[in-house]
Amino acid sequence: MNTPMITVPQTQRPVRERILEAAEAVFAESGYEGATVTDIAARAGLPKSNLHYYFGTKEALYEAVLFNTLSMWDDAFQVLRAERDPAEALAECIRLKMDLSRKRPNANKVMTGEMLQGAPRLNTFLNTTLRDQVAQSMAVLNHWIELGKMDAVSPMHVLLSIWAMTQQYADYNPPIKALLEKEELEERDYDAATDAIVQLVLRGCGVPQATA
Amino acid sequence: MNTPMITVPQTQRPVRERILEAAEAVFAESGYEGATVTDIAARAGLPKSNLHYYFGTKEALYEAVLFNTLSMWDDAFQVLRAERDPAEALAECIRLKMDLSRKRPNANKVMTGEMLQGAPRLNTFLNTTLRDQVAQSMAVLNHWIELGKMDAVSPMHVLLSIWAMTQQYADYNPPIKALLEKEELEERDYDAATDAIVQLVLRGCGVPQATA
DNA sequence: GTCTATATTCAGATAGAC
DNA sequence: GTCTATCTGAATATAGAC
Repeated sequence: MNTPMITVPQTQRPVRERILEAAEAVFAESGYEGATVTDIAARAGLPKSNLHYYFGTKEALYEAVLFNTLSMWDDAFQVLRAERDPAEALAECIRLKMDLSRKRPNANKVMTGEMLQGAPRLNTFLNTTLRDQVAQSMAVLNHWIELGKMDAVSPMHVLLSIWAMTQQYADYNPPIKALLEKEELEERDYDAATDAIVQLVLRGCGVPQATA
Repeated sequence: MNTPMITVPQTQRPVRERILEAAEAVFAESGYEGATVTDIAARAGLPKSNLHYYFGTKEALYEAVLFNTLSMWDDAFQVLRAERDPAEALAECIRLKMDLSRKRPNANKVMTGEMLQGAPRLNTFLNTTLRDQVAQSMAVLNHWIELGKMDAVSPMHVLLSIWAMTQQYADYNPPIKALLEKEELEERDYDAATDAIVQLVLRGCGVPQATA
């Protein structure tokens, strides 16, 4: 029952992290222009002048949120490796990407908001890093196709489809909740969606699945 | 070559339409909060006080854009009718929805922006009209399944997948352009995407396709 | 119905004490 | 590093002439 004096109470975590977390939530709820530094500061429990002290401008804080988010997406697609079984690798990729929509919906929403505005702050990233990352995943799919483990589908369209179907569960939560007649989605809703997407992709690509 | 005096020049189309068109573009580019009445007025070629005269508030103008957009989405899914051939009906539905992403990207972006914010202005619609519309489409898919024309997939997840994959071509245009290394997507890019999505859905649902 | 000019509010950013 | 108080610009909305 004694609280160790050494552990740092949650309200005293590093200030930068608290600010970034609050910014992710507020930018997601209100968009870049709609979010106010005052709101973010209130959510982080700080006066707004502190945000300017740590990040300079609202824009710089926003970009910090964006690039923090980008790194998470890549992890999901990195599981697509040539030596793996296509069914297992694709299923894991879909599950990881869906987990991000479930556990970090705000991060996903902020990124979608940036895309809607033409992604002016991501131009370089999209045309360099992202392009390389996707090219690698496409090469893996092409490898599977050459080995006859997969039908001759268009790798880029398959990857984009996985991206879109999983992203929807973060961005389009309101209509999905309405269709399921629920106040909030539960874990089993995400699991059911994941299963449906996995089945659609695997069968759509002619990838044999384990029947278990 | 003579211009009939009776036709109305484009710059003098009904004022309300000009305002709505300008609003759709500006709200799409900047989001609800980021858009300014001044910008919309400039794009429509009017002083901003006129927008207040016609629509009252910025919010009312925004809602007019939203509900104008909602009606377009339903049209695409109305082609799913029980008496039709599943392959043809699903392909047409996907093509119509993709046409909207191509021809009316701004309308789609405004709607996605509203979804990101939790769709506060669409709550009633989502829980009444939309739910009924989707229930009808789901019934059609269930009918096809009972007739053995389709595998026992989850109708709701299939419909959501079509929605997501086509929506992506409006909302996520920047990364798609980057991957295709193009300044703007061309009609054949949308056609190729439509074909890929149709193939994925039909094969994923076990719907026999014409081999032509 | 259409415009100019203005009232009012609130945002991002900063100054300067502690 | 952290806070209070304040500056400055820009947004929505309106008043009122034409």
